[in-house]
Order: sequence, then structure tokens, then C-alpha cells
Amino acid sequence: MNARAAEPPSSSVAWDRIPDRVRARGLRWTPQRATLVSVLAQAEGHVTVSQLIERCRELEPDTTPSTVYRTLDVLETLGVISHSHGRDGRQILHVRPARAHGHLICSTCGSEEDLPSAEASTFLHAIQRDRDFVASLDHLSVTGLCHACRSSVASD
Amino acid sequence: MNARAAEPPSSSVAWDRIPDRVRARGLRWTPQRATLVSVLAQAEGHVTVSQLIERCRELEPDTTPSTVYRTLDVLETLGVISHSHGRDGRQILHVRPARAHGHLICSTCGSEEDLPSAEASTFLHAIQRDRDFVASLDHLSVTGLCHACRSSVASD
DNA sequence: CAGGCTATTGCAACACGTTGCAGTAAGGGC
DNA sequence: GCCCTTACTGCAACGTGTTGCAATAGCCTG
Repeated sequence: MNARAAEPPSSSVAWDRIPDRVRARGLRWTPQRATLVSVLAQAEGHVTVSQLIERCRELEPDTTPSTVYRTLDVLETLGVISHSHGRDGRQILHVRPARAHGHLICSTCGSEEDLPSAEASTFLHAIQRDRDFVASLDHLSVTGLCHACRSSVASD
Repeated sequence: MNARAAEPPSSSVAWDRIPDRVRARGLRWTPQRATLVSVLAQAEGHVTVSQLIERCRELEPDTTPSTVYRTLDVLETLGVISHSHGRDGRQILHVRPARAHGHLICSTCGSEEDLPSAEASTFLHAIQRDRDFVASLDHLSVTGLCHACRSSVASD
């Protein structure tokens, strides 16, 4: 994966302006990118890359994974999407996030819960102040034990 | 990757007692596991799995990746090691962590910095209190922009 | 110390993600 | 509308990590 120096994600995405924003960077607007963006425009919240590829293939059976990954890099650079990593390290894409948020991921059952901005902001600001490190909330995944799994471990 | 319900990592590892701890769980102590543990015993701090496999092969050329991954699962269950994920989702193993700690990972240059317990504990305790979710500091990776990369982005 | 149960191994196959390369095509300039 | 530059595509190959399966080998019991 490339390093993606993302712009801050906008709170809602103007999908129809993406072609121009791509071109404005000297990049090119291609049918493959149009397919992916049309799929993303219908997705809400969290998607995995394999789901995206699947849906792209419904529209365009020749869709190639590497092209999708490369286009996702471009879109992340534009701030249209962001990604974090699930407990197994796989990408979780955040599409058109209503609000930036992180994730709580249970290492036992794999369940995911959103972590709203408010609950992390003090922490992330302290890191910025003390360590001069600007953390990305969208990329933040906190791994641990959810309530349900903790109860069942305790009763073992 | 399997879910690994880890014991809290001990602050220092008694490597010579690992065989008995493994057997105490009804698991078996094998030459392959001995090789891996002897490699881990000489590792400090952070290692990647491919580094481990490489070093194991120096001692035992027949070392198989899947066996290493499976043994790492066992050792993580024992709390001997823990792991988090780098910016590309690859595993970062924490061997014999002197103190539990998280990581700050720069999404642009890939540099890593330790995040001491003290700076995250308020945050993690709040999550536990408010959401009944017991977070694992060792697994916490905060992605963002380090000081150096932020400066260079700003000057673009 | 022989026998049996079963955890473990090694292999092959798979899924995810990245990268190098040769050919294609977007889109700006004329 | 044509040409030219070069971004992009598709492919193949690779690295990381997981999983199913048959064969092997710990370790417990008698």
C-alpha cells in the first residue's frame, strides 16, 4: 500500500465533481474510475475492498483488483474515502463518513462498533500537543474485548 | 488470523517455563516451537514475522511459515507476545515488552514511535467505563502525520 | 515401554494487497 | 481532428497471512 497523505474528509461528498477534481491534479478520468466511483456513491459507511470489486464486476465484469486498489489510493488522496484496518489487518473503507469516527474491534468475536469523535478527541489532541503527531481519527482502530466476549471469558 | 484472547502480557518473560505452560494447557511442546521460542528469547522489542521466519531458518532450514504463525497464536494466548498492525496492515510483534505500549505510525513516511501507557490510559479507561470495552494497549496503533512529514506537507 | 488419542506439522491452495512492465488511451496543444 | 506525452490499465509475479487435509509425532495411560 502506498502512503496516502489524505486531505481531511469532507462531511459529504460531491460525487459529480470528482472527475474535475481528479483532472485538476493532472490525473485522468477513465471508465474504470467512473465505475468504481458510481459504486462508492451508492455505498454507505463501511465497505471492504472485496465487496467493492464484486459490485464493480456486476457493472463491468473486466474489473481488475489492482486498478481498484490504485483508484482507491487516488480517492483517498482526494479525501473522498479513508480506510482503517480490521483485526486481521484487512482494509475497512469509510465511504462518505457522516462524521469522522474510529472503531472498536473485538479481537475475539470480530464485532465492530463505531467510536464517535467526541470520545477520542481529547486523546488525539493530547498526542498532537505532546508529541507533535497529527492523528487521524478515521484510521483509528482500538482492539480489545467487547462486553459480550468479556463476560464469556470470565465465566470460563 | 485467529482471534487471540490474550492474557495480560507479563512484564518479563520466563522463557524456560514456557514449555510447561504450553503443556499445562494440554498443548504439546515440539522442536519447531522450541526453535521459535529460542529465536524470540533473543529478540527485543519489535519484530516482523518474516524476520522471525528468517532467523528460525538459520537454526532450522525446514521452518515452515504456517507453523510459525500457528505457534505465534499459541504464544499470544499465553501472553508471551502481542501484536499490532503497521500502516499496511502487516503484523508487528511485541516481544517481551518492558511495558505495554501502543504505537504512533506515520502514514506518509512509515516511521514508528512508541506511545507509553500513561498517555493512552485515560482514553482507554474511558472507553472501558463508557462502552464496556476492554481495550488492549499493545494492539493500539494510531495512524497520522509525524512532525517531519507535516512540516513538509505544509511547505508544498 | 508399547499403544492410542489427538495436537501438530508440512503442504498445497487460497485470499488480500503491492509492484514492475509493456501496451493503451486520456486529454492538452496544434 | 490529429499528435504526442504520459497517466493508466491489465497482467503476472510476488509477499503476507489463513485454512483444510493427510501424515506425523507428543504425551498420557496401562
